[in-house]
Amino acid sequence: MKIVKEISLISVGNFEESRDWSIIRSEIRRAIALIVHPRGESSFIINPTRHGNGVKPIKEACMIALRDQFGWRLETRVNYATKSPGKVDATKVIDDYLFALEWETGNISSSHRAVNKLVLGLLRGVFLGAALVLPSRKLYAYLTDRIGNYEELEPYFDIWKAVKIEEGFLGIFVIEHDQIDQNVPTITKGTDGRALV
Amino acid sequence: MKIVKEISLISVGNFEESRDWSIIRSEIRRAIALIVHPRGESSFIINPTRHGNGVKPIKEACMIALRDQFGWRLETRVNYATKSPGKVDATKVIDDYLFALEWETGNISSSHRAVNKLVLGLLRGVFLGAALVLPSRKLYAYLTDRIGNYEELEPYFDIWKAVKIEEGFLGIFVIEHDQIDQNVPTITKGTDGRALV
DNA sequence: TATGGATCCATA
DNA sequence: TATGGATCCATA
Repeated sequence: MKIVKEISLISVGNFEESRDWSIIRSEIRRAIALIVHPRGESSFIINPTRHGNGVKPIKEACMIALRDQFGWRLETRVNYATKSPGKVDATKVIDDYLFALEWETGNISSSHRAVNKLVLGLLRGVFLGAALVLPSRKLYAYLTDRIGNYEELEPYFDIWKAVKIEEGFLGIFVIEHDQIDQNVPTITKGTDGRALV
Repeated sequence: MKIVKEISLISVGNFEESRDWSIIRSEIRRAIALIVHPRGESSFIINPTRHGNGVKPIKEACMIALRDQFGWRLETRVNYATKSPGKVDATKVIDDYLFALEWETGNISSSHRAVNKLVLGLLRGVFLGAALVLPSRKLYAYLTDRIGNYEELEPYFDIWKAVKIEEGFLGIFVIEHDQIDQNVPTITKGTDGRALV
């Protein structure tokens, strides 16, 4: 899988220039690069059937790479001090601070919750940094209908930029298939993510 | 239908004390009060089957009341100057300003988008005020699974309170059934909302 | 029971 | 094609 865009939605303080971010960023990029399809290929080739591919296996492949190769923790329940919204997809501890990652394969509305959650963590100071990974509109066209995608979330960016954060970083990675081929199988629903690593 | 809670999530400026808000608030409250079930009843009686009632007809009933009895406009496409996220459920013009209402019957994640949209409108200055209507957790238990509900959205309130708004108001109305009765029919999916007015 | 998600539908 | 929605699933 390739990254077609990477932006800093929120960057208050020095995290973006830190060595920590340099390492974490590299781990995220490498984990995304490790996602291939079909199994055994060296890149991610998608069957271009409109809304014809399931999304679950794609996420699982990346999560497993973060966990097994880079020591991230998955499905971390985060304590926001007061009433806490649930879990984030993956976290890594760096110098006693928490970095959180959300991989968005839910409905586009779910992407709003994901960003809200990450920003809440920054606001509360429980995360020093956070990242959101989601498909480009081009990839979206071949995945389950209404999946979160960058272009549809972008009109809302000003809200999150306008939140009074004292310190924190929020990066967004936009992913896309490497190639299209009508002869590769579509990604089925419920397939084990390990098959894509 | 009854209102069990009403809060001001954002209130910057004088709108909350204005005569405009007094009128709009009264219209919203009256439109909600007009929702009954079953047809012909004077209150909203729900069949207490867990996640056994569809939500579509409930919203339609309130929207129709706002439009036909109070002159609101439905499904308004809002122009946010730049890239615009789509429509809001209902709007009313007051002294050349727009008031926006979102009735939340989608998934809870959709409630995040709804609030984000309203707050974006306040941030851009296209709304002077806005309101969100959504079920209480008690009512939620009898509606389609994972529908937006107040208690599940509340942990995120601090984000929206932390958005730098220059002026604007955002109120939340929490609605609930008036009575429970195992003998009334469950609300089916796709039923015409007019049947509930 | 609670929470995040995955899927497909309706309509402009 | 684009956007908001409605529904039911999976798992801790």
